Parts: sequence; C-alpha cells; structure tokens
Amino acid sequence: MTINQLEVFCAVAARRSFSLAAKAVNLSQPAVSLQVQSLEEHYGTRLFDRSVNSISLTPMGEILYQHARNILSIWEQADREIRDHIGSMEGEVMVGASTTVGQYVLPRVIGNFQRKFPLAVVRLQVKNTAEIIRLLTENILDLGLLEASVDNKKLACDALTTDRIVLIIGTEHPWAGREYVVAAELRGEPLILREPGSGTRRVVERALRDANLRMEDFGRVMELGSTEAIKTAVESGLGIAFVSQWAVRKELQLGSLKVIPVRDLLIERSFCVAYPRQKFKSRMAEEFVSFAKKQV
Amino acid sequence: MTINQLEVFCAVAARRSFSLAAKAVNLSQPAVSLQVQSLEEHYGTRLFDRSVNSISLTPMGEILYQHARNILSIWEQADREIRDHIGSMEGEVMVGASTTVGQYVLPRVIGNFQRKFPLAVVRLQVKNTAEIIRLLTENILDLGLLEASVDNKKLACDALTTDRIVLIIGTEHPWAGREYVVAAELRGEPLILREPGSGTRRVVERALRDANLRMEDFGRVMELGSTEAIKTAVESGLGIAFVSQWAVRKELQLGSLKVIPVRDLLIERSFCVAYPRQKFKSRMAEEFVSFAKKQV
DNA sequence: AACAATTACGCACCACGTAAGGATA
DNA sequence: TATCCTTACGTGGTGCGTAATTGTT
Repeated sequence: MTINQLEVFCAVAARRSFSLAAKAVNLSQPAVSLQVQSLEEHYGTRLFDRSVNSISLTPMGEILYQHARNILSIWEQADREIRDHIGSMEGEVMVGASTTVGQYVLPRVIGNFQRKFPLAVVRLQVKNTAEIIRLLTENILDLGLLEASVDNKKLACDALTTDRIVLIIGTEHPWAGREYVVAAELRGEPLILREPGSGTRRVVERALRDANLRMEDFGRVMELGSTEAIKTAVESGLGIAFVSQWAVRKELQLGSLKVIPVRDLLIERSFCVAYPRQKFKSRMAEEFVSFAKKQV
Repeated sequence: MTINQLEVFCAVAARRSFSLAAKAVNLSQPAVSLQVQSLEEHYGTRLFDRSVNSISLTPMGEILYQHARNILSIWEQADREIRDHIGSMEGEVMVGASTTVGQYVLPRVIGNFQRKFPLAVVRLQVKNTAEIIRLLTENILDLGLLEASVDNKKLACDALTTDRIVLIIGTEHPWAGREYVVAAELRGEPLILREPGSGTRRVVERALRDANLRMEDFGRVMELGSTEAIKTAVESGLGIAFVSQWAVRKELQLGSLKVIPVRDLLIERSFCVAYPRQKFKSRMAEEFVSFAKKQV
C-alpha cells in the first residue's frame, strides 16, 4: 500500500468527490477510482458509499480516514524533520579539482550543494591532477574532481559525466560556415595546445595520434597555459584548438567562437570523483560525493 | 512510497542487518537493499552508515525510524479496527438461489461469509429461477444467485463463475474406460433429464439441439425432479445424464460416478448474482454481493 | 576463502492516461 | 443531455528473484 494511495483516499474523503480529488492530486479521475478500489480490495469492503449525487464514507472509510490523516501528517513531519536536519548539518569538505572541472563544472555543483547544506564549508583547491591525487592519498583532501579516472588502490573513483573535447575556431575562420570537417583537413592548420601535463592536452594528443595526425602535421603549434588564454587566442584568429565543451558554453552563446565537429574524431573522457576508499573523514564529505554524482 | 518500504526499513534498522531483515520480511537481500536505496533516494541522503561489520542509522535514519514505527503502528491499528468493525457488523440478508446453486455452491459461500461477518443473518430461499426473479423485483429478496443471467431492467446481474455441464455415467457403463466420446455416440443411450422448467434442463436441451441431437435420438428418456435423484439413477445404471460439475464433486471423489468429456459438446453457463439496481436495502446485502463475487 | 551488500538483468505486475461505457438527474 | 463514476486497454515504470560482482575480514 502506498502513502500516495492514502493521500488520494483522503483527498476523496475530504471533498466527497472523485473528480474534485483527481484535480486536487493531479491525477485522472479513473486513476483516483482505481487507487480507492485498490484500498477497498485490500480491506475487503467498501470505503465509500457511491450514491450518485454525493459520495460518503462508510463506517470503515471513516475509521481509515482518521488513521490515514494521522499517517500522512506523521509522514510529512518526518519529511520536514529530515530536511531540517539536512539543512542544519555542519561540516567542512576539502575538495580538490583539476583545472577544467574546477573552473567550469565545480562552481555550479558547489552552489547547489551550499543551497542544500547552507552550513557546510566547502574548501576548494584547484591543482593539476597529479597534485590532487597526492593530496587525496595523504588524506588532506576529502575528495577530488578530476578530468580522467585514476587507478590507485587507495582511491575509489566514480564517473560523474562524460566530457566531450570539441574543436573550436574563430568566427573569421574559413571553416566558419561548414557543418563539419574531417580529421585529414586539420593538416597544416595552426594548432593551439595546453601545456604538457594538462589532462586535456594528454587526451587530445592521444586522439590525434589515433587519427594518424602528428604535431608536425600542423602549422604553427602554440602552447598556452590556460584554457581562457586559448579561447582568446582562437577568437583572435591565431589558430584552432581543442577544449572541453564545458569551457566554451558562454562563448558559443555569445557567438565569439564556433564549434566544428570533426566527423571522424570523437574525443570523450569522463569527469570523475575520487575519494579515499576508507571511511570518509566527515559525513559532509560523503554527502558531497553522493550529491556530486547526482548532478549528472 | 510504500508502507511496505517502511516495514523493510524498520526491519533493517531493528536488526542492523540487511540480510537478517530480508529473512524477517521474506524478501531477497537485494530487494531489501533496493527498498532502502529507494528511501534514501527519496530523501536525498543516506539513512544507514554501511560500515562492513555492522550498519547503523544515520541521524536522518534515526528520525525516519521513529516516525516510521509510528506510521506502521497506526497502519496496523487501522487494519485491526476496520476488521473489528467488519466483524461486528450486524444485518440481515435475504438470499434467493436456484436449485443447483443453492444446493452445491451457496452453502460454501454462506459459510465463508458467516466467518467474515459472524453477526450477519443470512436467510436463504431455494426456489426456481422465475420465482427468485419475482421475489427480487418485489424487493422481498436482497439478491439472488442464479444459474443463468437474467435480462430484467430492474435487476443488475453479474457473472460469478462459469459452470460446466458434464456428462455422467455409471461405473459399469461400457464407456467407463473411455477418455472421451463424441456427440454422435450419444444416440440410443438412455438419457435422464431434469423436469421441464429447470435451468439445467434448458441449457442441456439447447446444447443437444445445437449438436443435432433430438430427444427421439435417445433410448429411454427419463425425467427426475432433482439432481440427487438423477445421480442415484445414473449410479444404478439407469442411463446417462448431464449435470453441473458442482453437483458431482463428492461422487467423483468417491468414484461412484464417472465424467466422460463429450469432445464436440461443451456446455457452459454462468452462475450469476442478481440484485435490484437501486440501492441495497442493507449494507450487509451489499457486502454479500461483493463477497460472493470474490469467491470466484 | 567466506560473508555481506550491491549491481545487472529479465520478467511480471501495476499505475497511469485516454477512450469508451453505464447510470442518474 | 450533462455529469460523475467505472471499465477497458496500451504503455511505461517499478518490484522482484537469480546471478554475477564488489569489498572486507
């Protein structure tokens, strides 16, 4: 038996009408009928007297109505208390994040998290992946959000969402009108890359190698230390670049950059949350992990 | 959310073990896990701390546990009270039944009904179908159980169960070893029938006519005024007869009669409950009707 | 290894909405 | 005819058990 069924039953009992109750609980009239019937079947007796013009509770219905209202109020009370308790939870979470995640994804997650846990203190460190992992194994961080899964016996690692690395070009670029390009066309184009050691660079290099493209195949190859710098460079027409789709949401809205699909080059990776396999240092850290996982 | 889920949750909370709880509530361990997970998802937080060796309630789990136990006890209380009320209902039901139903089906139904409503007074009149219908239209009876559906504007009529009319023969009959016979073989056999006006006789005659068999095709055609007399006659080898399957349950168990399927002759009819379309005279009458319908 | 819990998967059932079907004024 | 409730039916979602997997002692 469902709490919902009790709600529907009470709605009918309170209004003495199936159709009004249906509107009140946002169900179709037949659905309400069936819910009540199912209750009646459960008790093996009618709960409502269906006279045509107005229905009324049978004695058994009256009994159930009293108790059902009690149950519903307790249920709502439990709901309130649990949410109150959640809202009043205090605690500190030490979160580490690698660059792209920390810059473009985490702020939103932390914002929503603070809304759910107003008293939580989230301390964020944006470092490169290796550094984050070190801090995690030393138990200085509670959890880390990374651009690739880690393989470390001491750390658990769950996928959060898949990130796509897209090719961006300036609006003046000859490809600006194209629907897509193929990998071979990239030869000779001036390519802008992140510095070595960047997670994004590693996955881009690997994908290009898989597509039989080498660094020497490109025109000028330029290295910049931040994604923001790369975007600016591409906007200025200095070349093309591969960046996370998360990094260019604003620019796409503004129209200052264009994304061109490379038909035979799909670069994807998983954003992951990593945390010590052992028990969490604080419940808040645990909440943060499960919360992050639900943020898709 | 289901009451059942709360029960499962409480079972886990009380035993601090998923596997023990699973046994206690007769569910598989994974099912219990899923129930709890669904609750945890509903509240967006963990309700149990899963340390390996013993699980414990989180503060939120504690809150829910308190309330859930309340809800369950109210739920059980409602159940008890409703059943008590049902058990204490008084009232009189005037039931009419035609012969076969009244003799072989109704006693069991009334027995079960009395168990559910110990204070109910059921008055039974066994009459022929036409008489029952008359008493119903005159509002002398609350409801009638008949061997065929009635078509009467003042009466509602619901099918209860389908009755099969079977061919019975004595144990000494040459067909006694046969698995089945075909309709044509019936020619020349001495047939024993109920008196004209019997519901059973009408449906048998019609079925035989549909199978191109006429009364003249049989050997001696004998008429007896009761099913009991017919069975005795068949047991004595005086002939074959068609009777309701309900009428020969005991004889089949005893082995004093045999049922031979007639392969190309399936005689079926519906046992029906008929009652005035208007409101029931008493709630007990209403209960009897819905009760009878559930007795399959 | 052994035990406890979770995830995966296939099946069956159930709840819902739409549409059609009474019953009553 | 109009209103209200019930029945019929197709679909999507959910609960279940079995089996495989993970994680811990």
